Amino acid sequence: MKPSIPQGNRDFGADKLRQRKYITNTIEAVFLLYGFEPLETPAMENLETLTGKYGAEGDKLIFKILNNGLNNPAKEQVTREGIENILKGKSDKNITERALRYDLTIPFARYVAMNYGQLTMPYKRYQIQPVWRADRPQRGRYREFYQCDADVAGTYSYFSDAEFACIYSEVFSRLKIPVAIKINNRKILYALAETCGLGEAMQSLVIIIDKLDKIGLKKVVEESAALGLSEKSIEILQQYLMISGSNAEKLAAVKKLLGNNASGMKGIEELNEILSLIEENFKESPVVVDFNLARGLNYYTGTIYEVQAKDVVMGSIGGGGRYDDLTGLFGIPGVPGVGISFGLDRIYDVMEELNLFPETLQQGTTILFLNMGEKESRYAFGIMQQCRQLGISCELYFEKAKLDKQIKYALKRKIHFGVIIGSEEMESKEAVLKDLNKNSQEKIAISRLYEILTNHKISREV
RNA sequence: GUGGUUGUAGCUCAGUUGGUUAGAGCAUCAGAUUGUGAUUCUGAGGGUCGUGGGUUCGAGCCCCAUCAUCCACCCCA
Repeated sequence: MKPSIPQGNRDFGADKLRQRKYITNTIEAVFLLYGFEPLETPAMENLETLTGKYGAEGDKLIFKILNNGLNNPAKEQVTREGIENILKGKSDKNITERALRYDLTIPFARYVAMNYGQLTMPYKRYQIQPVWRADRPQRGRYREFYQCDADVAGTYSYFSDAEFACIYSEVFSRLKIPVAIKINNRKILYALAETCGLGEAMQSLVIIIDKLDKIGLKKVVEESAALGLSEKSIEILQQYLMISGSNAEKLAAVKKLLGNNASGMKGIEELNEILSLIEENFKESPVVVDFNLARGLNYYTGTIYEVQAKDVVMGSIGGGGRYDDLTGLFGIPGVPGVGISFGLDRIYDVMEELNLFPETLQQGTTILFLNMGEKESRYAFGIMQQCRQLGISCELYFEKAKLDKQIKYALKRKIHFGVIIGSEEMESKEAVLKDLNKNSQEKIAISRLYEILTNHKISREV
């Protein structure tokens, strides 16, 4: 049998993993800096926990898990009926009742609802785990990918909304990725929908507006007209879509357009408040007001965020927002939440394309002890164990081979030093320490070897 | 889910209107060189041409299906 892995899934070798860990370590460090604590949830959730949370399209993309024991003769009748339901496009508990998680927000909501009594509110957690979507893979889209989420449950404070913008800003500046952090407020979009006479049908308008960048103003107007908007409404929509300028200018313009609407006023007020918090603390704020930012997920109620990498063609590399009824669907009403997500895999792709990974990431083991023969390598093994006691990562070339080959092996493995202890050095209690990066070497006493390597280790840790 | 692209050695790729035994570079291994990363030279191994069918005297090449890849749509991180 020829080995293979399922479509849209990937293995990660050492080089890539070191780069990925660099990204997640950076994100995690910032999450911790802002006072979030870790959480992990299972790869699978009960199917009913997930369905209906991501819209009709989202439901189709949930990876479902087939129940075991479908061939049980005692259950043949219900199984057959279940299959019938599946064929009709319905879900059936007798066939599938579990699914792989689709994002980290809903499992978080589920966790908060299940542990509401025990959690200290506001509860701030971060979570870095893979999620799965049955999408067709393409550029920047995978079937298994990592999200790095931070959310807070149990506070209406705009400090938290503002903090998430700061987290985005901090992380991307540490990673040296140029980004635009877009911010908007759902209440403003709701006001627009209301003013256009749509009210409850807001979701369809939201999806159209979201596509502005891609399909252009003309198409957006066309599609909105198809929703049944009056001419006057379309006029308002066009004015709305064309709002531009600085953040302050945009806010002023939208106030003029939708300031009479109660929801609109509230949204503008929130946005103003959050923005002032951010701008007072960043000289050059990467946060940009974008009223055309919509986001498809329908649980958002206030602030929404999306992060776009500059100079690269790539979908959003992060997104999030406020949802004022986080746990309502799980029986605990009145718990607000805000949160953001980083798309690790897309961030990776962007950094790869812009060549932003530091080269120092690819440093392997510190030392390779070269094999100089049977007696010599036995001796070297002992020295090596001493080094390991000192916390220095090292390995011994197991086989007796030509030095040429051993050195090439070390270079490929990105090992920093080679140590040669042949019969001569054994006699004199010395070693040849070879810096493979610099292509230089010196003969030193074994005791000195420990000293040099310990210093080297400390300098790398700083 | 819809549409398109590509698939030949470990890697990157040639391969003529369908015609003998499918090639190159790099990499690997062995030797020139039994204590040192380069260069050079010599030699070797490695392919059921993604998989399964079909057309044909004959298929890497044409047809169908299937799997994977990349890309666009939908949607999204």
